[in-house]
Amino acid sequence: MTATQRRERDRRQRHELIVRTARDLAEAEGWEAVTTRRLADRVEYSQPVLYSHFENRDAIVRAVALDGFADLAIELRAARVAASPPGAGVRAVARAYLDFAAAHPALYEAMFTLPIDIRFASPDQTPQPLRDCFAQLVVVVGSRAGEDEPFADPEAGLLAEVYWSALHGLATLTRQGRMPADGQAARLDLLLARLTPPGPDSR
Amino acid sequence: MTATQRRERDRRQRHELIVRTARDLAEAEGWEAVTTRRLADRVEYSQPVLYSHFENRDAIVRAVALDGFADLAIELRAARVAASPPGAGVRAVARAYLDFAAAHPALYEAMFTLPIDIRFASPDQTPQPLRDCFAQLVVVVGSRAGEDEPFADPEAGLLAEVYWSALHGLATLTRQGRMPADGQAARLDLLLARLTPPGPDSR
DNA sequence: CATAATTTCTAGCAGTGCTAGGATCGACTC
DNA sequence: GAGTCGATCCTAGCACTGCTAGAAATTATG
Repeated sequence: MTATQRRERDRRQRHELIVRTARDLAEAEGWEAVTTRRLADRVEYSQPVLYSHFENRDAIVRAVALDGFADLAIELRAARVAASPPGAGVRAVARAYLDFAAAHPALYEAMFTLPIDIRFASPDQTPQPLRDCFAQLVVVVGSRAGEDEPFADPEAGLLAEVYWSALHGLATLTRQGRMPADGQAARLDLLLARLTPPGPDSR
Repeated sequence: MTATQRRERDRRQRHELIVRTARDLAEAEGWEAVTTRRLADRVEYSQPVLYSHFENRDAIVRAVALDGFADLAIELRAARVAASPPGAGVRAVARAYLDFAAAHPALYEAMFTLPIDIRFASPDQTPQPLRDCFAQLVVVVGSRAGEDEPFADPEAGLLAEVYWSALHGLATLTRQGRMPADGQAARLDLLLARLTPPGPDSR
């Protein structure tokens, strides 16, 4: 029985290797360079082994995207809990989001612009890492003093969606040169100041 | 001389036909269905004639996108001047933007997500229709009572960029199912209320 | 060691963007 | 009008893509 166990472990390792290699290749040369042949070359197997792990090329992109959501969730949570005054959580999370998008453009592209087949905002079909990402936003815009009560503000879900849209817009438009990259900090400041003003009513 | 004139006119008409057909085909079956063969079939010419009009496939997408910017500029301007209280211009333009994105998803994709090679935000290299689009936003967020003074508010440019990002995020995330489509009106209301509050200081 | 089962690769299909070369058509000259 | 020339167009093909059937090689089993 240890033989089949070893084979399953090898298969899992090779699975990871493919995803990792696809991600690296995409980050280095763009997603259009991630062809099945080139990817097979890099992992030192022939093309058909890719199809023994993934249904098609899109499934590989999807796997990379899912990894990305897990990474993003970790970074957003870290930024939130590390925010020195808890009220600064929104800014910290927003900055972490933009930094993530800028640091891993191809990964971000897989997560948010390429046609992967993932249910978003579905209570039972949306993968956990994806829900975790959104939850960080909801928590941080919902309860600005207290924490860990996801829906302290009934408008929190809506506001989180608006925040997400704005951040996504900033990230994508600057990435592909549709907006100058240098004003980004000022734009974020303006967005934060108006969407969640730190006014006298600190709730 | 009338012979060459006629030929040039025919060439222009065929140019328009190609762009129009590419746009229709993309809107009907998505951009990945716009192959040079299928496009050539639809315009009832062979593939190489496409390349006598455009350098490559990307140039066709770019031409469609440029048409789209012209269309969008017209609709944004129309929405702005038709806004009954001039202060409602922001809402009118924002709604027109989202309506445009929802009504022509493939066109919007060409304009804002596909890799076309267009200089944005460059004073001398950015095509006019593109600048017109952005100008509508700047005017409407800058001077909320008076009009036609593009930079009444020095922050207008920045605020317009933030608006644009948020609208673009809303449009793209809802389009490819990354965000439920039904809350869109509520999200727009929230965005407008916070980004340009109609507060007592109506400037 | 021989057989069976599994894994892997070679070779190929249909389709892609793009292009070189020859065929076809129009216009101008004698 | 016949013949030449030049612009226009199409056929055929290249290298590449995602994907797969069937042969080859490798591994486990009796």
